[in-house]
Amino acid sequence: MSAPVAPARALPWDTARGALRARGLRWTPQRRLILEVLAGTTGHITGAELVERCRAHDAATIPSTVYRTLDVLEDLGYVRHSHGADGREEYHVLPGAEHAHLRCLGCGSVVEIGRDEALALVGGLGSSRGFTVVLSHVMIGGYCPGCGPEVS
Amino acid sequence: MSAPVAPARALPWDTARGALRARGLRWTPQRRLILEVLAGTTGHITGAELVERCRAHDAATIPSTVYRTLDVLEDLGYVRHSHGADGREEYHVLPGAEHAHLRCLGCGSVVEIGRDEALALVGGLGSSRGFTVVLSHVMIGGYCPGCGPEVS
DNA sequence: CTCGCTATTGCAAGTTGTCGCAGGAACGCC
DNA sequence: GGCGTTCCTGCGACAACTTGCAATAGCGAG
Ligand SMILES: [Mn+2]
Ligand SMILES: [Mn+2]
Ligand SMILES: [Zn+2]
Ligand SMILES: [Zn+2]
Repeated sequence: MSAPVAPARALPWDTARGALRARGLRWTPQRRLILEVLAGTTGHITGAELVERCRAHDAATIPSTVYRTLDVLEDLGYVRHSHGADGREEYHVLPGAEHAHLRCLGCGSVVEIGRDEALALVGGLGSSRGFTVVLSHVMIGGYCPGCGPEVS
Repeated sequence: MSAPVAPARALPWDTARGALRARGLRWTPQRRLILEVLAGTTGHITGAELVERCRAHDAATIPSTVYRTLDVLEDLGYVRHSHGADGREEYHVLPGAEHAHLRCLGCGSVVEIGRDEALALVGGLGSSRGFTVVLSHVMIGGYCPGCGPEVS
């Protein structure tokens, strides 16, 4: 019944049911499906993509339920969202290394820059302005080498 | 007929018609109204707000025309857009100092940081990664002095 | 002034979310 | 196993854009 061998690293998803119940929230089939899909995802996923993937398993999936569940999961720390170049939501599936984003306004590509490199750039705002930077919410837009500076 | 006294600083809006025609684009009543409203705006305005204000002058204003005109004006350099905390569009009416944004995840306040200060932070990405930063699309999230680091 | 090319508009439908509401479903407690 | 509380879900309406298409209307040429 129980998994005999632990995976390389313990997935936090297994704790979701308990985390929900501990807050007086409920474990429902819809939430279970959403968690399952997220557990099989690495990196980023948009709300619309998640709806799509859930529909592949259960055609009756309702968008508002998915979006509300994402809100709950963000409160619990299972995902974290940001907004893409077009303003659409983009969820980071945790756990993942803390990182900032470089987004190309031309081709839409996203490059993640690690904690150290990112802090070297914007960490100074802490001393200069008393502003505590949260790396996952650092988004730097511009043009990648391939797209180059806009000819304008 | 003509304004006898030039305003404190020449508005670039007067050049819009010529800028459009120079590109083979057309000067229409709809575009003229949108330009007039923008000329009377300082700072930020969302697409929806612009539609609203245009409707105050001409109830027949169509959203898609406004959004398409904003795209054209952005190409011409009259406005520049970014995305607010909720991902919605936010247009910066130019001329205005080029700047990046610092957004507090606690209270939602937004502080603009000037071109020089911003470039000192992220401009180095040009040489280190060949990435041409566009300041209006630089969003740095974190906590302002008033909100402090999250207790978490 | 008239004509023709084609940019632009208005409209309708689609996308991505958000919100209020009423019925249904978890869950703790007998 | 039954009950009641309260959370959730499904649904419909709405907000903010976006896109395709056919008809209209700028604008330069003649
Ligand atoms: Mn990322
Ligand atoms: Mn600004
Ligand atoms: Zn690119
Ligand atoms: Zn704050």
